[in-house]
Amino acid sequence: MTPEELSLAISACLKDAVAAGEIGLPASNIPAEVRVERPKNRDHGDWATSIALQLARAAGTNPREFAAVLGARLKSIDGVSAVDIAGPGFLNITVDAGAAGALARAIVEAGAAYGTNSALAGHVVNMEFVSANPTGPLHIGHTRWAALGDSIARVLRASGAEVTAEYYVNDAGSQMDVFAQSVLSRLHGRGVPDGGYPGEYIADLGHEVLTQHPDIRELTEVAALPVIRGAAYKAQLHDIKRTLAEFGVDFDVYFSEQELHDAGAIEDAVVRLREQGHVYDDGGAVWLRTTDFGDDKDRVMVRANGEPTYFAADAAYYLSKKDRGYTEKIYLLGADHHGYINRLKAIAAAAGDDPEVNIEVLIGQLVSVNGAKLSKRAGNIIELKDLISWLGKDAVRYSLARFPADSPLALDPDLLKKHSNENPVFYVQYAHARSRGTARNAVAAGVDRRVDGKDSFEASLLDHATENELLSHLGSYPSIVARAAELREPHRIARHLEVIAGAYHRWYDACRVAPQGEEPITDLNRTRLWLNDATSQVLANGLELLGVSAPERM
RNA sequence: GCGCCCAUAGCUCAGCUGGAUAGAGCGCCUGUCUACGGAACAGGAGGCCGGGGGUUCGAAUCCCUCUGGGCGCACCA
Repeated sequence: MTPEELSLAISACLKDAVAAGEIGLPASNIPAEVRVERPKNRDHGDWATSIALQLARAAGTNPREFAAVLGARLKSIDGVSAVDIAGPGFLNITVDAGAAGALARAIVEAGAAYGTNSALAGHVVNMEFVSANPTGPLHIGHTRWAALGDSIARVLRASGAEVTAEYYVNDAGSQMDVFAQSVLSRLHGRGVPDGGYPGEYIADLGHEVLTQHPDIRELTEVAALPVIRGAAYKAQLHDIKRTLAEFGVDFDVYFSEQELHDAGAIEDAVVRLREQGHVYDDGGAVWLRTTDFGDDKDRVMVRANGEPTYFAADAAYYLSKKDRGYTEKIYLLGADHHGYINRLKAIAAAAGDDPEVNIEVLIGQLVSVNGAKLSKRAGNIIELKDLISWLGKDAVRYSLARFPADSPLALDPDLLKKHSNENPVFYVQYAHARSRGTARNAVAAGVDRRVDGKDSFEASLLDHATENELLSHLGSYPSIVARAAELREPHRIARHLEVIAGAYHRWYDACRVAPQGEEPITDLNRTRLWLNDATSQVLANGLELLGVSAPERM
């Protein structure tokens, strides 16, 4: 029995009790679902609900009385073996081993689909993240959203949403000129120009340009700059894509800002927003009245000199997402961009969208790394590709994914570097590897989940305390995934995997799967193999959502 | 000045849209191995949940305020 099934059954009992007049609760006060929780104290049963405490007042009674009436009905739920009223009115529910154990087979049969749901079916989501300027390599500042963004996309898909992961390439604007100028300067053996990009990678890009255009240094600056700009940009973007691939992050779309300009989308955006009545002219510039929608000042779209601003491109980009049919546009930004929330929402509102529904801006606090080596190549910043080769993709991704985005995070690379259980990723990965090893061992000893073409599974045999514990955490997994999707918080999954891993290790310690020595193979061995394999499956499913591998061996 | 985020064990951090005795890992101390892989398990020490008010059956969680940190407030991109 999963907590969802139990929850539904309790809801039904509540409705029946109200219908029968046992509880004087107005229909409007009946909740859509009654949540059950895992009690911290095992003496409090397998599941508990505080529904009586919440509703007693509305029902005109006291919580214990409410609990007594509802509890009497809960006892008749199939699979429930005991219902107790505790403290101020908690209902503690105990499930019989057979009902709890049945979950093990259900998980194995569901396979990779276990934990998916359809809560977000019909949602067409555009998620934009990373979007680092193509003027340098990805570095520590981009890693958090690369890991977390990719994970959120996976989690939303697991909840049934249709998700497009998108990278906005800022390939227009003055930083590209500075970039080209920096490469040119290095090509001629000069240093970093004033305000230009430092770092050895600029020289590397120069060499790259030189192999493609051997005579580049013979050209005048005016002739050379556009060539350099194009070639260096291409090489740098390629480098970024390769690093993301190494990191296990796949974007569906790389969206070029330059193409917005070339297609006249910026001018179109000004026209369209003007038609909506939100654009005005002042001081020679063209403004969007974002203050109508909660921004603290209006924003310039076209400067007095006729040049469009970056903000205008943002507006055009938003309209592009809208035109491409995305009902929800999610932006993942660093904390240094939190001032953008209001203006982005204002763009959505000005475009006729609902800023509460059609746009969502998530802010990630910055990540620092204690005592990390700086990259001379990239100009004394920490490169993502160095971080990956140094600590490993799995360790970096897991470390970033197990914390919520809204708290500042300090990574300790010396600790992550150690391949020991000081790093939680190894604890979880080891639990998976161990369960696979256990399965190999059991199968080698002749244990099979099926006998004579039929499943050999006797759920009631899974009655050990550690089995009850493990099953309940496996049963909670789908609701954790659903909640992670709803809140865009993949760390909930990582934390839950750690709980499952702990429960697995304790079970492993207490209950053997394979027979020992010359012992005969029994239903108990076979049934435990189902539970073992169910655990492997849930750990693998969860790690997949985090973009972390689930090794067969370590 | 205005705005956003944060404050929980020695350290890094969880705390499930208000619930029962506030948790995990690491670090420290003590145990468990003729081992289905010990990269494991069991136990212990260690907390006025930054301070002060409020809301209610009940607050780490919600509201107000103070303190102490991080970040942002362009006709830059």
